[in-house]
Amino acid sequence: MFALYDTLTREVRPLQMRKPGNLDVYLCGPTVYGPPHLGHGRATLVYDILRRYLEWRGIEVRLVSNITDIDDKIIDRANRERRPWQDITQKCESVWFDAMGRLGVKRPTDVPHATEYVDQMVDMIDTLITRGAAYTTSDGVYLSVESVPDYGALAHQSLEDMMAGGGDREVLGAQEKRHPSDFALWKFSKPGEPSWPSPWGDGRPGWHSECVVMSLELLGEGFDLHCGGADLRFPHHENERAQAVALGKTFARHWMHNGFVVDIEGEKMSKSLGNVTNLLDLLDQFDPRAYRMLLLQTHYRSPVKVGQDNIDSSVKALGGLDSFAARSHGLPGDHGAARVLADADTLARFVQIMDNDLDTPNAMAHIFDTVRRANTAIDAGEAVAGALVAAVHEMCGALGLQLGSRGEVDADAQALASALDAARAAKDFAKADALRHELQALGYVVETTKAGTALRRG
RNA sequence: GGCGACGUGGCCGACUGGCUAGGCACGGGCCUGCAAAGCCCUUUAAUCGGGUUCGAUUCCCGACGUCGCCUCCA
Repeated sequence: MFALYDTLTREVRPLQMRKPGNLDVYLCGPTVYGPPHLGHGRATLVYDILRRYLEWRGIEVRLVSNITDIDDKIIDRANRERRPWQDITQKCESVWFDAMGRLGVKRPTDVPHATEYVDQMVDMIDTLITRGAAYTTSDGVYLSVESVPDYGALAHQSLEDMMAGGGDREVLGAQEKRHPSDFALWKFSKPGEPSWPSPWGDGRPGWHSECVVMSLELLGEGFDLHCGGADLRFPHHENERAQAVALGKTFARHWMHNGFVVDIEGEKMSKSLGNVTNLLDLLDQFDPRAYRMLLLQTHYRSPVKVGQDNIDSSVKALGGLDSFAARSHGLPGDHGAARVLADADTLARFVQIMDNDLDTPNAMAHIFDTVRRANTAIDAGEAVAGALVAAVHEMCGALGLQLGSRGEVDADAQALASALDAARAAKDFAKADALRHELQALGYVVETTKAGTALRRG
């Protein structure tokens, strides 16, 4: 039984599915107004790992992840750069999915856009007003947090506690708000701003409403899991929940949040601190699989330090697995070879580890152990080797870790490798060394074995 | 001020009330024409002070330190 920490109850508990065998998940996607950063990368990778693992377990996962394509920041940037806001959102979205592709993150099953759901948001806000949970002011429509009995359930703080000591903080929004924590559901537009009609006046959606509407619309009430970065816990997720509760609807039944990405000093990577690292830069500089590897070796709820040293060591660890894939190539158990059943005990242990709150660090330790056992078995020519090799491929696949050389070995390099084998067979070691250096200069890691030269990208 | 997390070996980073996490780096060996890869071996741990316990890095309390959230950040 797969168990997962639930932010709401603060305990690791079984992840229950409305329809056993089918998991309905909502993941808060990006607001498309800039390039993706490391934090986005972590969140998408964590949930991609969750998804792939559960699918590997035979569960059908429906993953809905939105694109928020209308927001103040988008409008600000459009004004600043004097171009249509749709131009920004379209470009950013394409950059986003391109980056996700390079990370090996599967596209969500559904990608709803906020702008496609404005009518439904208007309907929802209307209902909230009718139920007495929302009210209009001169600049928009606000949700009354006091009308939500358990407001603060996710933050694990009462409204009073949240207000305590926060007096020096600037209260955003109109003075007309009934409570400082009330938040805008609808914002009246100024001339020239994008706007949609509503019974209260032309405007645009405020905060957090799109996720409520889209998750309930696509997944229905009481859907299984809602996830996102730890920074979304409050206020974003709290306020989503508040709207659903005020509507009288059952919202997500399990909440999952991944930890922050921190810089070398251990400080949270944040836009306001200006210490964000562009995800695209990381992807350009390193093997894109390295970030996945680094995250697999860290528990999803722990903060992760992303720096040169860290990534380097992940690249090296990946190199070890690639070598394993290279040397086990063609052996029973390898993808190309005749199908051999993966070692059942090894997989059972893997499942046991992963089912305990997505314990990927221990799963990786288990994979490395299996690699060692497989290597030993290969060296000894033992029959179990095939089953162990198959197990490694199975487990890595379940985590979305693609093994093998990055990039194709081109024909020229392959020819050099053959020449190298020939030189070694002829005991012309001077020529062999020269060929090896040539290949290394081309960026290959060259492994000469009795079975022939294996090349992989370094 | 409120709520919460964390402090592990050279670095990163887990689990765990007693039994080697793992990765990376370092050293020694085997293998190799030499390397690489692989295998074997060796070596460094739990911020501090109390308590519970036969036994605590692990549970409890306190101190110190770091970090996060307390309205638009993944």
